[in-house]
Order: sequence, then structure tokens, then C-alpha cells
Amino acid sequence: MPRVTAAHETEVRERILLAAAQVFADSGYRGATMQDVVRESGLSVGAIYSYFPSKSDLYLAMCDFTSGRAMGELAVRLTAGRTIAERLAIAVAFYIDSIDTHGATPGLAALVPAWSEVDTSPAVRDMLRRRRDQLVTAGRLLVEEGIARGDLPAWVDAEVLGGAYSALLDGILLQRVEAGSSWRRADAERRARLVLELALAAAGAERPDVPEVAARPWDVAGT
Amino acid sequence: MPRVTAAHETEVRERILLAAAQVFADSGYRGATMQDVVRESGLSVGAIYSYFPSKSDLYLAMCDFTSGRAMGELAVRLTAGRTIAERLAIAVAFYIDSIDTHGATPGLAALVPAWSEVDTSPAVRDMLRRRRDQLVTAGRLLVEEGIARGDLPAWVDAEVLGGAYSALLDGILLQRVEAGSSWRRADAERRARLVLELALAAAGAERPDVPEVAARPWDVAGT
DNA sequence: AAACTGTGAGCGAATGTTCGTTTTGAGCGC
DNA sequence: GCGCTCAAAACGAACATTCGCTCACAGTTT
Repeated sequence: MPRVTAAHETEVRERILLAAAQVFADSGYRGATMQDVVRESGLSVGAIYSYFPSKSDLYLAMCDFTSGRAMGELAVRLTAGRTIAERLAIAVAFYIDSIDTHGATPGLAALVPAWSEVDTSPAVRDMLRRRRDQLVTAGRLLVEEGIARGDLPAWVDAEVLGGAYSALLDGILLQRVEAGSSWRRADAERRARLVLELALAAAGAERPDVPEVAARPWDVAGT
Repeated sequence: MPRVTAAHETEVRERILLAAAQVFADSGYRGATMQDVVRESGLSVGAIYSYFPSKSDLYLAMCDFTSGRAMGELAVRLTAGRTIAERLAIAVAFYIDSIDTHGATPGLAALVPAWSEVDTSPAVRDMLRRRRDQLVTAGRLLVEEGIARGDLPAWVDAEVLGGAYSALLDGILLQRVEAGSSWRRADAERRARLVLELALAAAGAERPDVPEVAARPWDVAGT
């Protein structure tokens, strides 16, 4: 059944990508089978292989699609923020929203298997690095603005804080995955917002002295 | 060869667990084969199956072993800290150390595959939850002490900050995995310590006002 | 009829696990 | 000391199953 329109092609592509996001989030990369994707998408094996050359290509495309969508939507939502505190709060709330699948929007949970496949293919690592760059850059820009306006301490390195925040949010993604059905969105938001509050509260203060601790390769105690 | 000694049994068990940690960290849970564990441990298939009834049991035992060891060693190291800032810095530095494998000590990177297997078996979820409880509790106790001594703001909820910190550290674990050989330990430590500095700097300040942002299930903008 | 998308049975490779066989060394009689 | 014995421990070829992927064909539109 040839649907010659280009619109149809992207429609089917997305249908496959959405099914893949669901399935990979549920069972991991290796755990998910192409049959699962077939079942979830309602298409056939052959159809899927005519859109994506291999399972790993499908997975990578799904990851780019999923995180790309989220970054785009984040940019849109940030325009609604007036103060810097508001913008930061929007970014946090949005990231937490985007962890789960909502209707036609695949959730970031589908990215989790990527971290265990990093040593398997360089393409996976590249994909994660691209994503990290985007997150850190977005964070850095917000922080720089906060510093310029005096809402954040002048002694923080914007790049470092951006990196820390992207780690915090990814950690919350892991907590969401491990919590399963007992997940409470409000708890996660409280955790992420608390760090925001600490940063804003520290605006007027001096940089405190945190002792250096030498890296020490573990002289195991006990068995 | 009947090695009646119980010592020999735990010795072989650990040998298998260490090999498993290496292999699972490299290839993920499904990606790693029992043959890989056989090769890495220098034992045989049958030997391994006489110590662990199945691949998933081996994986779970390895996770408990790995994170249990780390928690034990953390408790030991914390006793060296005098001030609260020093103890917090020790905890952070130690977690970052324990991400990588050092000699006989398996690195936490072997835990990463667990998050993609959470929906596969309840035992994996339980294991991760146990670990999270320990981390959050350890963090909460440190924070409570910090508040009591006036080093941390009185308005922070210790449980929430503990949860946030465990998320931050797990996020750094992910960053380490995705960075691969371009990983710089110092960068990670800077990120984790910056959040510590913010918390300590906020000690004297009022709780700032961070606007509420309503959860909003994504009205997708553009394809 | 021509063109092209979608189908799904089946192939070959690889994996987790079993189980019959081989090797080891502690205990024991001397 | 010494060698014999035998259960325990280690081994690894073989099995059933599963998965990613191909390809010959059917169905639909223009």
C-alpha cells in the first residue's frame, strides 16, 4: 500500500519511534526484542526494517528523537519565565515532567539503557555526549544570567553548576525508574528545588571553606 | 578436590563476583555472557553454576557485594572527619573514588545495568531500593548534624537534601560512564563540591522564594 | 500494469543452563 | 611419612531456546 506522501513516511517513523521508546524503557536495550516493537507499533518486522536498518540504529534514532523533543519543548517553556528563579524552576519542573511518557511524548526513561551500552558502540557514547553538552550548556546559560543579575553567588563557575545540575536531574531520573509505581513526583521536585533554593540563598554569602580530601584508592577494610 | 575450608568457598565466590563486576560493567546485564564471566574468572561454567544458581542471581549478588563494600568503607572513612564540612567532603570524595574499579575493589559502574532491568525482575528493584535507603539515610544523618551545628540552613529538610545528594552522585556516576576515557575525576569532584559549598554558604540566609510551577503534561510544540 | 509499501515464515548465530565426566587433595590405615 | 580412597569440586560439550534479520510474495494506490 504505497502512501506516496512524505507526510506518511514521518508519521510511520514516529509511530515506530514511539513504540520503541515504550519497549526499550520497559525492558532495556537487549531485553527488548524486535518482536516487542512489532507488537507495540502494530506494524510488521519487515516494515520496521525498511525504516531503520538495525535494532541499534532504531535505538539511537529513538534516543535522539526523545531527547531532542524535550530540549525543544524546554526552550519554548523557558520563554514564559520572568525572573531567573522562575526560569530555573520551570526548567526543573519540565525535566521532571519529561521523565515519564505522556500520550504522544516518549519519556526520558527510554534513555536509561544507553548508559549500559556505552562500551558496546561508540555511537551510543556520542549520543549521550551530545545530550550532555546540550544540558550543560542550557544550564550554564541560565546560571550565567543568574550571576549577572546577582541572584546567584558570583563565585560559582557556571559551567560547573550546570554540570552538577544535569547530574542531579539524571540522578532523579534513576530514582524515578527504581521507584516504579511508588514514585511520587512531588518528592522529586522537592529534591531538585531544594538545591535551587540553596543556590539562591547563597547569593549574598562568601564562598565557604570545604576541606580538600585526597583521592584515595581504597585500602579495603574487612572482606 | 574437597576444600572443606569455608575460607576457600568465600575466596572463590569473591573471585567470581569480581569477575562478574568487571564483565557486567563492560557489557551490561544482557550484553555480558556467562562465557565472559568464565573467561574473566579463569574458572569454568560448571564451577560458576555451582556457586550461583543463575545469571540473574549472580548479578544481584554482585550488586549487593559491590555496594555493600562501599557503604562499609564509607562508614570507616567518615570517622576521620572532624568538622561537618570535612565529613561531607569525605563522603563526596569517597563516592567518586568508588565509581571506578581499583584493584580488588569492584567499581559502582557495574550497578548501571540494574536500572534498565528494573522492570524485568522485582529482585532488582528491591536491591536498588535497599541501596537508595542506605544512601539517603547516610546523607540525612550527616545533614541533620550539620543543621544542629548551624553549618547548614535550619530550613532544609534533611531527608530531602539527602535524597538530592544521592541523586547528584548517581548522576555523576552516569557522567563517568558516558565520558569513558576522557573522564576527569577532578571535574566531577568540583561539581559535587560546589553543591556542598552552596549548602554551607546558605547557612545564614533566609529561605528564598522559588515560584511554584504547575506540572504540565506537555502539549508538544512542533513535530 | 507499474510501482512500491507492508508481510511474516524461516534462517543462522548465539545464549543460558544442564549433566555426565574428570581432577583434586584431605583423611586414614599403616 | 606414605599411598590409597572417594566424595567434593571443577570441567565443558551438548541442548533447547531465542533473537536479529532476510526475502519472496501479497496488497494497494496511481
